[in-house]
Amino acid sequence: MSRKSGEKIWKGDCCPIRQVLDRFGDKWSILIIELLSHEGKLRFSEIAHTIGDISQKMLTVTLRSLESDGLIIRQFYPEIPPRVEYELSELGKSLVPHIQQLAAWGHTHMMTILENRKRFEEKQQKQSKTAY
Amino acid sequence: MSRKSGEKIWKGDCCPIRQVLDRFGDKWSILIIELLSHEGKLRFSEIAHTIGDISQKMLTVTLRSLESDGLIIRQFYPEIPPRVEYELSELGKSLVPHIQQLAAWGHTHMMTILENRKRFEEKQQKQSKTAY
DNA sequence: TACGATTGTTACTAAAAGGTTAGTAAGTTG
DNA sequence: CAACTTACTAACCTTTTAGTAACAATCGTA
Repeated sequence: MSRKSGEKIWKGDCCPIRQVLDRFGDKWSILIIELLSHEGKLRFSEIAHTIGDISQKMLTVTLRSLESDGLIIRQFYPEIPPRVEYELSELGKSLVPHIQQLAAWGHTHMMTILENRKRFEEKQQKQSKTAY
Repeated sequence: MSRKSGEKIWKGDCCPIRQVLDRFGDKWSILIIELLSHEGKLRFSEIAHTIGDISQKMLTVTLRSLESDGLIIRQFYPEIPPRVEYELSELGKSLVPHIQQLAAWGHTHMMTILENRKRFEEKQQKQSKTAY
């Protein structure tokens, strides 16, 4: 039953959901894209400061991988001291509205989720008291 | 400059993007939500089989946390052997269109991303040959 | 008695992600 | 000459995440 949707979609590397998760499921990529979409061009240290709790290493790694995938553009100015500016590419910009929709959903429903979570915990505790 | 957007948004736990990432940035949650949105009610073993490469443990853990947050509903039938059916709650259903948008974006652009990535690697290799 | 079926749990282990620290280039300032 | 700057890189370490394997519960069946 329900063979119509073709099953293979969910397996392995051809599943588009997995591709997106593999690329953007990390801790910082989407946050940086959203930040750049708000602020336009930003320097390395500006991003670091605005996010606050990202390590230099993770900022470097994340920016490099975003650049490698063509989602951001890196402008290097060989001055002393060096200056680097990052901004979204067109491809990166095309992702922004979808991220914002997701963020809006989170903004709307995250409170409910946290309440549900708390209620679930309480229910579990009650059950473990009465179960034996 | 550019103080207008209020900076604090990006820091700590109040950032809605971080909340969403914390909840859905894992490997399986979104995949299971999408699967349930396609197939409706599914049993534990049906989910396991359809996804293919998820371990029993991760399926249990992921389903439990989705249930705890009120995104899916778990129907337990105390038969022998036991039977459990999972389906999306209204809250879970409300997330589906946003996931599908993101998946559609991935479907459209992932090829470009992979090409960019390949081109970037080649460029890096050339540079490391000529840089000295 | 042992097995199979279904949905789990628990303990252990491997791998990935992320953080910390130190160091680099190269000119400017004190 | 030493300190300072920016944007890194490299080595190392810790934490988190995910996978494997074994076992639990329970009744019908062979």
